[in-house]
Amino acid sequence: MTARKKVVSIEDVARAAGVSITTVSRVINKFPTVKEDNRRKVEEVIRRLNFKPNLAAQRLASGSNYTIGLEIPRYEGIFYSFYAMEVFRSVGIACDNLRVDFLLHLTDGKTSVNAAAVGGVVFADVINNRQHVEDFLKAGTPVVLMNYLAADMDVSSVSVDNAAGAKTAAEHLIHLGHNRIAFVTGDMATQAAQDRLEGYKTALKDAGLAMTEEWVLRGDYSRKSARAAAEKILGMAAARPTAILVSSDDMAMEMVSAFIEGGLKVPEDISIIGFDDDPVCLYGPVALTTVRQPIKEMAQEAVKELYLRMQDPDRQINKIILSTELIIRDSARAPKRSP
Amino acid sequence: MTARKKVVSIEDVARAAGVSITTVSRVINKFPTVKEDNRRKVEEVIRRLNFKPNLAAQRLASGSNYTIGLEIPRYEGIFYSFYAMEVFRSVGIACDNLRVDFLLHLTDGKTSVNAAAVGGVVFADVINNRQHVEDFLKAGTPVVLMNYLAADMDVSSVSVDNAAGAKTAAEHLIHLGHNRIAFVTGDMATQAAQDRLEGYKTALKDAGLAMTEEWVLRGDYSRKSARAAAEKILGMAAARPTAILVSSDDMAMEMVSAFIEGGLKVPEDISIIGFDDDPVCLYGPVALTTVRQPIKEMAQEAVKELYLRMQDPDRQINKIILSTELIIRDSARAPKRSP
DNA sequence: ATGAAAGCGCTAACAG
DNA sequence: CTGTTAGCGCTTTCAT
Repeated sequence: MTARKKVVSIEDVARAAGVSITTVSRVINKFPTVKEDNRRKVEEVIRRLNFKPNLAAQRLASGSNYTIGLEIPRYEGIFYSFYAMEVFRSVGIACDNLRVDFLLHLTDGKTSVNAAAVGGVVFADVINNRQHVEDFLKAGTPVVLMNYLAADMDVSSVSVDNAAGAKTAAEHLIHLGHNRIAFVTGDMATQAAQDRLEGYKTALKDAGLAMTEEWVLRGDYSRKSARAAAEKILGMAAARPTAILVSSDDMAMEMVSAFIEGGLKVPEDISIIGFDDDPVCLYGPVALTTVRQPIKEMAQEAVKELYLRMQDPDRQINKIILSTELIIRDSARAPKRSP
Repeated sequence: MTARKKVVSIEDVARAAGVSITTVSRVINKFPTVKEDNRRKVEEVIRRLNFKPNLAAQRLASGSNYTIGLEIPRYEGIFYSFYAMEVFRSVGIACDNLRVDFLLHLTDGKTSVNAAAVGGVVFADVINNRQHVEDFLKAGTPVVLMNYLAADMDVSSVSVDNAAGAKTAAEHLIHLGHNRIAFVTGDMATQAAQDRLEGYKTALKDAGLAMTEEWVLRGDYSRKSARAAAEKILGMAAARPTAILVSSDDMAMEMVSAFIEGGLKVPEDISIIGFDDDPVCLYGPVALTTVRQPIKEMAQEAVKELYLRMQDPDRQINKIILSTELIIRDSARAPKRSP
């Protein structure tokens, strides 16, 4: 509630500079058609009077709003993560660079971005808020999905090929000589978790390896679930897997700790590959081999696409899919010769 | 850039409801002076036409803006942390509850919240952006500081008594019988890190314990710095500390891992206390004793205070200081009898 | 309890 | 290249 103070207006500037408000408006908006002389004069006055255009008035008059909304689920599982942090940071920086405002909305699936306050919205992951996407779409608000591919919706998106990423990682393990490979899922409410599982399955099938349901352990991205998975594996005395593909680095690190505490060596006794390329990978007992997903690029692309769409709502729909990258470090190697 | 579409306006509603736009405005703003009959009629039309008041117009006409800006430094050290996550989440939820918009600005010290876009701003930590605080203050924009106490500025703030928190934790170690207590700092650019160090020093002095500079290890909240600190301590063969107070849980957990890998047992050989009450505490090899700081409460208070200040800019300045709480778990216990 | 009318500060034709 | 003028959609006196 900016109190009604005597704020300097465009009119004050015009008067002080000896030009019309239109000319002032032109220099504010960097129109090329202003005499260099006038421009300088106006800019000087603006600086001297510390004039700030009234945003509400600009938006009302122009009918435009360069505020970008980011709606992201706030469920604990996906929220307290390197991934979410990186999304905020990247979207924040992208907005900063484009000089647009960044309205953040953490949703529990019930409340949505304030439609009246934004010119467009990025949805990072779609979980229980698919309806919101449709609402915005129907209302004609520019929308871009991030880290979520909606094959059935007519909407631009920037996502990552999680299935391919997991497949590549699993293949890496297979090439190393593993044939007993377990998998720990993320929160299956997320599309990424589903796709990663699928990539794992594909790789095994392609290699002609048997897929044991027992070796697909349900995680939810939490360290707690990772520890539970590790304990389950430690309990498989008989034909224990020799390698594990884990759906996040955070979980992978927790499992590494649990294994070491349980008397196993990583990677000597068991290989582990994570997902995310969280910096945390680098500082544990072993540097973690992981699948990097380009969050920063994804955010940049999403914001850019949205920005363009705000300028041209009839722009063609783009479904961009970025690739992951396998980062090979020390936590996965060839299995010990079978006994 | 919401395209100029034929959006339903207050006029459309008025016409359809057979009243004046003033009456419509009154029901939008919940004025009590509207005949029940009219109110119902208008509300029905609003619903039917799916009318959304134009925010820019409302703000321009009323001169008010209920958007809250959050400016937070984006340096990696403090950014990728449970703390920052919790700040976002808590501020986000607080805004959601108050039904105000939440504009996030991650600053590198150069760019600042868009003053024209917000009605007030919360500064979470002040590092290189103190000038921004002063600018907003000077401009008459309501401001509240969070997790930062500026004794010399005339501004409301909500902070945590970090010195007392660290002191209590150190005293806990002393009472357990430790007299060789080390300390790992956070990023000393933050006020919290400075205060925690001070609390540690005070506790030692009060207990008449010698303070060795060698036992104050510089960390920066990163796992990397924690590992370095742990290695330093592992190297102190002679009179190694028997307990360590660490300025964040994340660092503490990393040190626990490093110690275990180095052949020490926690807490048998060495006691550790962290800071934050990050959920990560619970799932490592030992549940971490820690100092909890009430981030959620801090955020709620900050947003509430700001909200009140936006309604009454001349409101009295409040400097709220919340307390920490020592959460005793398993990582700190009495030292083994001296050899 | 309700409506008419005057702006809020700025942008965008349009005319010059 | 510049100024005039008409709104943008809503809130807010001021009458009634």
